[in-house]
Amino acid sequence: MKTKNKYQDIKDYFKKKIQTGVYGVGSYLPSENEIRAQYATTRTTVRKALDELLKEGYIEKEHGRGSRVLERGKSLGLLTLKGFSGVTDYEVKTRVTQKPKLSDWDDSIDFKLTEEERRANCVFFQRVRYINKNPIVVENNWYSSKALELIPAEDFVDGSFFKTLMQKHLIEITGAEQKIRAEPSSFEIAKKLNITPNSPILNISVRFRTSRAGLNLYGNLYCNTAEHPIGNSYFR
Amino acid sequence: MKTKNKYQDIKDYFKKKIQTGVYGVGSYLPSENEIRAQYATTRTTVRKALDELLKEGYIEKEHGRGSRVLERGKSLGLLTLKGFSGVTDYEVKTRVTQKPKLSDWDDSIDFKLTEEERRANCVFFQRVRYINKNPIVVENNWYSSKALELIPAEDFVDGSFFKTLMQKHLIEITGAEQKIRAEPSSFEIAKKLNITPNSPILNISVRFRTSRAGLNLYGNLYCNTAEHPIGNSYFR
DNA sequence: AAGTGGTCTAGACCACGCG
DNA sequence: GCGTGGTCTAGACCACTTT
Repeated sequence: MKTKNKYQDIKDYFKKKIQTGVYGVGSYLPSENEIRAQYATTRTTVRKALDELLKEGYIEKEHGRGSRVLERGKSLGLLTLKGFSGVTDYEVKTRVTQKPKLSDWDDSIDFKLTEEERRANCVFFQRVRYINKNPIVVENNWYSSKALELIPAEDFVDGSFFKTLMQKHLIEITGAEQKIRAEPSSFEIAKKLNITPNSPILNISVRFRTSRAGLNLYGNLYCNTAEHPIGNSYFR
Repeated sequence: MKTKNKYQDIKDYFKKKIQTGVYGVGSYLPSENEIRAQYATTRTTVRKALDELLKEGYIEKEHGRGSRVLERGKSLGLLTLKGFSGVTDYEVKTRVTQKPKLSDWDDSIDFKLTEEERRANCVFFQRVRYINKNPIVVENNWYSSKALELIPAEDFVDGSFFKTLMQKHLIEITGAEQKIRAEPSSFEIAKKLNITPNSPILNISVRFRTSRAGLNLYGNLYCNTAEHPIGNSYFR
């Protein structure tokens, strides 16, 4: 294969095994010494590989125990990724209100599409997130039908689109841009969120870039923050 | 000193030199070999130290050239830190509308204060940020008067409170939590932002944790996002 | 050609977790 | 006591940038 850098090979090998679930969340990778033996190298090189997995949030290291696989291979500090999974005190549910279907691009996407995307159709789907049985977020998603097949809602891993991409298609999120604004809620959104039209609502537009060439994921979230502000935190 | 880990010593040494401007933005650190000689150690250890400075955003490395000091010692993916500095297309100005003064804690802070903070007074100040001469953000800030002296507005480095903390007091931001919501604008804020009361406004509450024991910085931002959404991006 | 960072080897000793 | 990860040494060779 590539075999350019030994540490890259080791890193890629374990990253893939983690993404595909061969090493599940909470399980331990082989010890540094075992990996060293398998790859006929030194611990320095093995550690370089593991350091990168650590930095990227795939594993954590426990002195005296080993390297444990972490939840979610990714921890971009993004509202859209971290937002509601952190709210563990509440009962959070997701309902797919529009199953993935072929569609035209929507004007509400406020990023500039690429040439290829504009020439293609897109796949659209909509989900509503509930906290304690109250609808809190309406989330619209789009992606180019040329870059990725239509994935039926039934195939979502644990109901998560991102997990599906990672585990079944080995596609990673490599970056994202988002725009946030406060705006009056439209009729349509107000109805879905059980609020009065024109009351203030938080709108997040996001574009995820992925490891698959030509594939961007576009999202538009409408959040009722009256009861539940969007929270996130950052540490180093 | 501590001298527990050699790589920590090296890292701390250069971090401090960067923070205090001894190594200015754009300048180069000594080569790995020079550092190795000065500290009577090996390149492996020197590289470990530099790797951490790299990871924390203090330097970038250029193969064949050296390690260059980067802008902003920190790059938490925080709206409040990155938000408006990124908007380079526009003319951005900051006006201090309330110079730092001793005050009581305000109810609009929606984080739970520590015992020590509650027992002390606080320092309060307010700034308004303009884009193209239009007021866009009102920013309130508080911190415990017991944890840090009152810093007069005239002493702000480049008008920035954070730069002042870092360069003059060697205080680092070690983490932050924020809560974001959309809400109707109050009379008071609407007046300062030249908008009609009750129109939707973006509110960001933030608590910064710092390297100084007992010192947290609290912020409350009110943003008119009608023309300028808050944007940020994340890459790996 | 000389200097810089990037990768790698082959060891060593220490600190932590667990049985 | 044993296996784990954490730190460190003393080299080597390669790739890149500059002079």
